[in-house]
Amino acid sequence: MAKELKELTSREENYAQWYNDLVIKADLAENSAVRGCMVIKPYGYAIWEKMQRQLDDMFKETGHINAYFPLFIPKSFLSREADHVEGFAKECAVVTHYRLKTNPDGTGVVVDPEAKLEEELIVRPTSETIIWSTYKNWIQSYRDLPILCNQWANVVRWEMRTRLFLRTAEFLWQEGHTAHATEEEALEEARKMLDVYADFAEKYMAVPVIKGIKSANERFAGAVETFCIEALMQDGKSLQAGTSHFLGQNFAKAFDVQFIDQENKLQYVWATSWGVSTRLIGALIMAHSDNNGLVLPPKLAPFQVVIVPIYKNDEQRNAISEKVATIIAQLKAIGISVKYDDSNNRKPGWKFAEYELKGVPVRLAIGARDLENGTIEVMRRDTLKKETVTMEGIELYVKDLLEDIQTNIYKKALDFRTSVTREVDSYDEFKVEIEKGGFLMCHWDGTSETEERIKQETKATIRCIPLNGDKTPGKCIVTGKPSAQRVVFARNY
RNA sequence: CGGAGUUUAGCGCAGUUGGUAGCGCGCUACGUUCGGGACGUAGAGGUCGGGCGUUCGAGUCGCCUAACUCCGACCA
Repeated sequence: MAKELKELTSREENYAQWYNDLVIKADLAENSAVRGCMVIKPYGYAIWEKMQRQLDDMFKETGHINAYFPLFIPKSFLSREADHVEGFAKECAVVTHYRLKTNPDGTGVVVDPEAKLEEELIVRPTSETIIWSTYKNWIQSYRDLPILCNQWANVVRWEMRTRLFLRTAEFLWQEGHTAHATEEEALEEARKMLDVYADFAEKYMAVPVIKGIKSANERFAGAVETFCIEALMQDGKSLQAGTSHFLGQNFAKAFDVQFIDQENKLQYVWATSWGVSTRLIGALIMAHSDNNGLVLPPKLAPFQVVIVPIYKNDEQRNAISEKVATIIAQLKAIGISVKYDDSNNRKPGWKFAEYELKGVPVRLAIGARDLENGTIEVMRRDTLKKETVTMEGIELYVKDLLEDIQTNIYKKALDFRTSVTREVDSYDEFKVEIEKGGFLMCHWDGTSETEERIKQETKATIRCIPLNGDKTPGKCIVTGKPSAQRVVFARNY
């Protein structure tokens, strides 16, 4: 068994610190010179690229196309939709000038006061406004609908307190923005994309999620209905992993986007928007990793297999490398990504620890002894179990193993979630149970006041009203008023 | 935006009553090693976060300032 890393804080000791340590030590990201902004390092970005590629394929399969809208949004656009501006105004970066000049005393540069913008520009916190001001020109008739656009972009939300991947001032995401002729179609779109996100989370990230509807308190500013997927982290806190909004006609009305329907009548367009961000990487880390480092699902690992040679001299090293070249070819031929680390400046033991820290799903170790016996040592990252197998057919063995790891870490996460999800029927019990973390399934009277009170008193919020599952009515745990179904309460990120 | 803490070599840290800066890791070279974070020898690497002050003399004392981390409030 691997010994635990000295430098990595253990999860039990301090979960938040464990997460911070892991992000840095696994080389995923680091803090930058700009407060609240992060540098996503190559290994971390490789995970994002894998996510991007998969999601992009899924968007294309569901009929969407990519486009790009500007980073800057005229200030006046943001005030067009009252709820929307309310939601974002406090955290917007504003561009006021367009030019610098050399400081008169020769020390660096200053903002040129002559170069003040007539209308200030907002660095997008999200793109609904710029997009709907554009869609106005794209839409005249029902024949122009639907519009199913997505964009991959960065956005800026000036957060007071930030954490790598989980909450940063600038982050990467995709935002889908669709326009529809009917309410039903837009609602169906919002639901469809929620399903896409849930599929992605469960099948690729191996993170089980609850699909649900946000309460009014948690709803996106400007949306009629916000759908979400909620994931449970190992410390018992919930993390919103993706959202899909049914925007109704709010933005169409704000930007006067109307179309002529088949009866030659003018109607406002129906809208959706949906997004996931680099925050998913935070979810990935917190869902699976352990005290030895990252545990990555094979489907998103930058490389799925690492091969470490064990040799005493150049002669052995060459002999091993020759054999490894064959194995690499066999693995690649069936679509398995592999890294061969034959660097001479680290010993095998060091490499073992390093690749465990980085969460590589499978490690193959091969030494002179293996060459003689026709064997190879295989270790799986999720359980840290080692075994020695014959080299013959190793690629198929690894293929099965990768699938098994993908399934196993999903199951592990699901079992954990099941074990900390429980029904609670009294507020007294709730106050005790919420301290233990996990999802509490409770009846709620449906009012913002009750939710707000629970939040103030326990720091827990309604993560969502689940779409699937038990729909048995009951009584609110706080007020005793009727409740249509249990909702998910948790503390959250 | 409030409370606390930190800032000294690439990283992690020590530095006593104020006397001119050190340890571990890493890095470079050579050698021995290599099946779970190897070892030896020889090196390189510092405007002590920044500014002002006290002093013959400041990493150390005082004031100001900045950044970062954690805890709150706010939020994807």
